[in-house]
This record gives sequence, C-alpha cells and structure tokens, in this order.
Amino acid sequence: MARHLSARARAREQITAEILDTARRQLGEVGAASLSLRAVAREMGMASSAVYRYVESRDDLLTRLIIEAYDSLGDVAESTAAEHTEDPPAQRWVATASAIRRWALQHPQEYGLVYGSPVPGYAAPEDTVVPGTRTTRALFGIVADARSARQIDRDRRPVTDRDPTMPAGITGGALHDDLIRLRAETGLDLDDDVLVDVIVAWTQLFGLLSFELFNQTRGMVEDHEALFVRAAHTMAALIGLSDD
Amino acid sequence: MARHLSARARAREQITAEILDTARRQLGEVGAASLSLRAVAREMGMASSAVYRYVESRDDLLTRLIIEAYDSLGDVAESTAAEHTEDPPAQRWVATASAIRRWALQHPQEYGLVYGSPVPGYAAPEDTVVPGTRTTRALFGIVADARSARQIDRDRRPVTDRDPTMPAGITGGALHDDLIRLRAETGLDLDDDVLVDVIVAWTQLFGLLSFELFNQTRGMVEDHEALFVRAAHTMAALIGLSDD
DNA sequence: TGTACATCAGTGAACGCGCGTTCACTGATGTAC
DNA sequence: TGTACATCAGTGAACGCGCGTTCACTGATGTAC
Repeated sequence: MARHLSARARAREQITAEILDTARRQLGEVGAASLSLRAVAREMGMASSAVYRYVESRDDLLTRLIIEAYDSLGDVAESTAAEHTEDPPAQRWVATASAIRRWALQHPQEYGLVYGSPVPGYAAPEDTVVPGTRTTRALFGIVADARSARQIDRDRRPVTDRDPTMPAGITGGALHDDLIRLRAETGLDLDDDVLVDVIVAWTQLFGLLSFELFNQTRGMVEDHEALFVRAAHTMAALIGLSDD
Repeated sequence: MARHLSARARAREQITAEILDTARRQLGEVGAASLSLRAVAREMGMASSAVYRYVESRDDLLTRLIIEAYDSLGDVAESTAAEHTEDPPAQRWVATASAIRRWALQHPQEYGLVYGSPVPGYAAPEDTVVPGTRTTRALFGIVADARSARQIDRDRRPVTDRDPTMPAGITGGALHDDLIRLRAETGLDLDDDVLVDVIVAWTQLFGLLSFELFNQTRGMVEDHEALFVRAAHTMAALIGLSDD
C-alpha cells in the first residue's frame, strides 16, 4: 500500500509524460520558437490553465524537452559505443555515428531543438549542460579508449603534418590552452593534434547531419546514408583510429 | 530629367532598403520565426499597413532577406576565391573558408537564417535556390580549378583507401548516381572519391561554424579562429589540394 | 507654364486570431484521527 | 469504518498583449495635354 505511488501520483506522472509527448509532437509541426502551451492543452482536451499544474511555464516546458532530447540521444550514443567495445575503434566510431544519425532521422524535431539555431528569447538553463555533453563524450571516449589500447596510428594520416602553410603546431596559442582545459575537464588522454582532429570529425558529423535534416543539400545528394557512412570512415581514418 | 529615377522611385528604393535593413537587424534580437512586419513598421515610425506598399507579405520579406543573405555570403566567397587564383589551392581553400567565417561572425542573424533550422511554416520559394548555391560553388570551384591545373595529389591522403572496412568504392551505388548528377549539374570534373571528400570538407566547415555560432561548443573551445583555420587546412589536405 | 487627371505613399481603424499567465472557484482524492 | 480537513487537479473567465492583413481614406507626386 505504502510502497506503490498513490493513484494521484501515478496520474501526475502519466499526464506530465503526455504533455511532454504532445509538445514533442507539435514541435515537428511548428518549430521550437512557436511551440505553445495553449496548443498542447487544446490537443489534450484540457484547459490551458491546467497545464500549469504540471509545468511551470513555457520555458520550463522547452527546457524539459531539451533535456529529454539530449538524454535520448545520449542513451543511444553511449549504448552503441558500449556494444562495440570489442570492435576495432574505427568500426566503433562508424557504428556510433550511424546510431546518432538514425536517432536524428527518427526524431528530427528534437534534433532541431538541440542542434538547430537557438530559440530566440530562450536561455537554456544550467540543467541542460550535462545532458548536452553526453553524446560528445561518447564519441570522444571512443578515441580515448583507442589511445589507451594503442589503437591509434597517426602515421596513417601524415597529411597535415607535411603541409608547410599549416599553422605550425598548436603549442603556445590560445587553442593549446583550450585543449589543456578540455583534457582536464573530460579526462581524455589525447595529444593536441589528435584532439583537434577529433573535434574536426565531431563537427563534420553534425555538419553533414544538419545539412541532411535541414535540407541544405538541396537535392545535391539523395543517398545520404552511403555518404554519411563514408564520411564517418574518412573521419575515423583522419583521427588515426585503427580498423583491425 | 528622364534619365535619372523620379524622386518617387528613388524614395521607394531607399525605403525598401530601409525596411530590409530594419528587418535584418531585428532578426538578431528575435529570430526568423518571430520576425514581425509590425515591429519593423513600428521601429521605422510608420503605420504597419504602409509596409505593404513595399513588401507583399511577411513571407515575402523573409524570402528577400534570405536571398540577400545568400548573395551577400556568395559575393564574399566568390571574390575571395577570385583574389586567390594565383595561390596554391590549399591556401585558396583556407582563405575562402576564413572569409566565410568572417562573414558569418559579422552577420550571425543572417547566417542563422540560411544555415540554421528551417523557419516553421515557411517554404523557401524557387528564387532562393540559385543564390543558395553560390558559396558552395565557389568552394567546389577551387577544387575543380586545382584539378584542371593538376594540383591535387591524392597520395597525400592515402588514409581511407587503406581502410578495409570502408565500403569499397562508390561505383554502382545510389551515391554514385548522385555524384554523376552533381558533376553534370555543376560541370565539375572530379572523381567520385575527390567529390565525396569535398562534400565532407564542405560539411565540416559549416558544421564547425554552426557549432561556434550557435554556441554548441559550450565553452569547450574559445580560440575558434585557430581551430577553424587548422580544420580548414586539415580538410584541404584531406582533399589533396597542394600547397605549393 | 498651367490645368486635369491618374498614380502612388501613407494613415488609422478594424477583423479575427493566438498567445502566456493569473485567479477565484468546484469537486475529487488523500490523510489523520 | 467513518468523519473532518487538507491537498491537489482541473475549469472557465479574464487581462493585456502582439500578430498579419484588409480597407476606405487623404494628400502628395507625377504625367499628358
């Protein structure tokens, strides 16, 4: 009796979830900027004022959706990376990247919410920061694991080091300091060069994905899947992740 | 007398420009989704109905802003590429990429308008397509020029070809057909492999830029300039653009 | 150069709409004894 | 098990706001003769 939640508490959780579900669905039709509490209430057949029993304000609703989206994607990235710990790191990278893409295609609204242009007039509160880094951490973790297992072969990408016009080394600049901080904060044991390449690969991944989802490729490419997988392989190789 | 425009016509052009300027500025405060004709009129001190003498509707205003933004960035990309025709292609690539970034930092609202998440309920009309491809064409053109001048050295990026798990070759797949179409439409004389790498580099560029502008790096990196330049070099090398 | 008419810019009121949020209220569910 | 009270969910009206768009109108600018 005392162990399970009261009927009220259960109803509360259920209805809160239903509100979030409805809001999430409407996001797709209307975009984050014009997501409306009243519309959610209307679709659920309740008075708009009733929604305030479950959600503090429109911004609070947005925040919850953002956190849910980050966590949902974070779950996918982390679990995919975990399922492929035995694979060669290049494969693990590609598998995780592909899982991220699959999630994005299945949840385009939520992808737009967190990786699209910021919602004007909405400032994401602190609570969103940690969930927001999970996916990034999962990707970077793959590289760190590879490094620990000595599965990074930088000689496979001699490319940039030969470039005489390349800003020579990172040492000394502000970027170097950024990387020191990044290493400290994340506990990643990676050289500056590798770290930069990981950032490059990471931004490539989301750049391509955003172009696909926001329709920026404008009919240039149709077989996005093949392109994406190939790009992920290229980036894994750029980092120097071994594939055997 | 008959040669120059009538006072009326001149006034018309001037006020139209002023409306677009005002709207462009408001974009920064409010975001595309909630850009409002009335607010523009208010700021200009005119009746909201008067704006309809210059602009057909809110969507028309948005369309004009989008075209202007594409053209403004397209100008920058094209002229920068043109100024560097004598440079080694890798440098030309980096210079053009940097110019794109500079423009984006100076016009963050407009960048968001064209490279951010799509405005809900707004369908970009046909007129925006051509201006939308100018920047992309400028970048791809650098690579095509390098190819004509035999300034691409694919051996400098042996990386992915060695990867046994890489989907072997593109030939035969739907992606191959995409690339054929792309070559035909743009007149680019580039092999499948190079073409894909260019797309990878292109999406990396905008991915990194969007992360910087939309604050997605969340304090991970501060010296975005150094990171960006380095990334551009890395991508130029990936494509195989020579630097001497 | 002057007059008559057409064109156009700009006004202000109005229509119908949706929004976030508050508030006093009703009625149901939970809790303490 | 029953009663008295407290808590909470949900309602409906209201406030004040902003929006896009239309319309009949005034007054200025341009054009044809």
